[in-house]
Amino acid sequence: MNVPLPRSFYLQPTVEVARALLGKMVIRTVAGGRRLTGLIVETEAYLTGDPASHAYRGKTPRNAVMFGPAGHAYIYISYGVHSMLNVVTAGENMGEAVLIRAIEPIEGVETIRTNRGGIENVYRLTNGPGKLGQALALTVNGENGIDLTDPRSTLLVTDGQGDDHEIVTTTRIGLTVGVEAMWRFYLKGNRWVSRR
DNA sequence: TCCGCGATCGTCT
DNA sequence: GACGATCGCGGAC
Repeated sequence: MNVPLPRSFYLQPTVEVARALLGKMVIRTVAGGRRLTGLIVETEAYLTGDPASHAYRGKTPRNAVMFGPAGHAYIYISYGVHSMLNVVTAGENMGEAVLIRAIEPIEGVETIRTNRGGIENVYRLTNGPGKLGQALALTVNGENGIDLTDPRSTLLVTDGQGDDHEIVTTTRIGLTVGVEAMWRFYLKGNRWVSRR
């Protein structure tokens, strides 16, 4: 039930990983052993040579995890407040990753709601990268660099609901620099997608 | 529903 | 010293 996706999954081309992650399951274990889970419904790919990528100007203390082995979580702080969840792809020193932008909450919804400050509208709990980081209680100090393929990790990615869904492909969101490539993917019609 | 703006702080210039 | 891979609020329509 809890078998993580193998490291080979993350060694596919990064754009393929971004597409293939849709419909997969994120499993987060928090205090008291409570499970918070959700389906990945929106992703973005960040590739080598992309000016919008944190890895563009080379390896630094912040982005070091991006240059490590595939299948680990790269978490960073955005705008001084939000913790953003990425999965590292490609070979070591490539500096490629996929940003998880939104999930559909499945298990632990009440804990997720508490983490999000008690927001009532279930569709606004995890429909954005900063929101899902807060919902799953992810922090740079705690979860950056964690191995998503290790069953003992408090953050895992496993198989989800299968591949019987339609995928929409668009340009990425929120960038002020960089090429406008079609590197954003989301599940058509899903209510937790951040923007349509 | 949409648009504009301020919050907030680690990171790199 | 400036800048975000964002969010939530307030006001307009």
